Amino acid sequence: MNSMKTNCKESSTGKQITKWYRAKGRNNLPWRENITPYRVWISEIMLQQTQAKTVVNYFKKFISRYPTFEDFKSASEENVLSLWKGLGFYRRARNLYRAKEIILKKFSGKLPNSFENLITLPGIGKSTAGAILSIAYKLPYPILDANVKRVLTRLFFITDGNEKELWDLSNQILDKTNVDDFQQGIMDLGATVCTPKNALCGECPLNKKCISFYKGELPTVNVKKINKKNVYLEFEIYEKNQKIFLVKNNQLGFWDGLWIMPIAETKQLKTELIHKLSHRNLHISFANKSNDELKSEGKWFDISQLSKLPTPKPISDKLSLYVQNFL
DNA sequence: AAGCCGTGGAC
DNA sequence: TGTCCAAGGCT
Repeated sequence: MNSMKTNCKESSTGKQITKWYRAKGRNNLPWRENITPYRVWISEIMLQQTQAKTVVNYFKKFISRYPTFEDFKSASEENVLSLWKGLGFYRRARNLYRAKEIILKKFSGKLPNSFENLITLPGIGKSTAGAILSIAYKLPYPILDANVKRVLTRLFFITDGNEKELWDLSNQILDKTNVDDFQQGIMDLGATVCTPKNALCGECPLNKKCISFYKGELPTVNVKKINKKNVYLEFEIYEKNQKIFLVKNNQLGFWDGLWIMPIAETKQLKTELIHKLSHRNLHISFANKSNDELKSEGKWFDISQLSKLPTPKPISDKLSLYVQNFL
């Protein structure tokens, strides 16, 4: 067993992954064309905790609006949030805007190519910095995303979820001469072969080295149990002359910066629909109000503006119903 | 340092 | 149907 563990740390493992990637990796992902630091940055932020398939259309839309960093320079936070609409984890969008401003002020308008500078930017942590350095600048820095974590956990049969050990291993097996393809390869391996359920070990290029495959036992990767709280929200609908009144949210602790309808202070527990967030179940209801009751600070939006306005999913759904009724 | 942040794919 | 969980970072 020890010889096996030593065996898979050899640099040949990294090269096997690179080779596999070039033959069988996902070759239809838009951020893998015309690779530039800017495009890698945008895609890596979008891909945080978000499946590649979900990101594809958002990335295309973003890039078609802002093809290069030069085009992105003048974007407002509201512009970025609009392009993020429906993608979730909206702090990423606001951090992207903040990071852009810092790049303009402190880094001469160029995305840094050093680890130390990259991780000073909001939204870029150790793993995202590693991805940018590896894929955009071809510098050998480790990544530890969910895919890499799962592959390494199984390859080396790490049962205690030791993060430092996983980072060390990620660093050790790097194919330094082909870091860009290697990193995309190990992530593809985790996403398409070494999957959470029904792993395709028979197709894995590393199965002869994999301790878990040898043992016939795949260790489970950190399953966090979350206690979801129920939150009751009643949204007030104010409408006049084909306009809807909305407020910019900063009171909920989630959906920060998105436009929502004013929230009623009622304590009645009504549930028209349940919208599930990662940590809460929202019980949502709506109430039609008369405009003389309006006290919130906000803005009237014409129905023609609503589809592009950054609003959270359940609000977007409700608003689109309203727009349909006017047509 | 554990809890928080959104939405949807996959099964 | 419900459940798991995703190219994580921030506080």
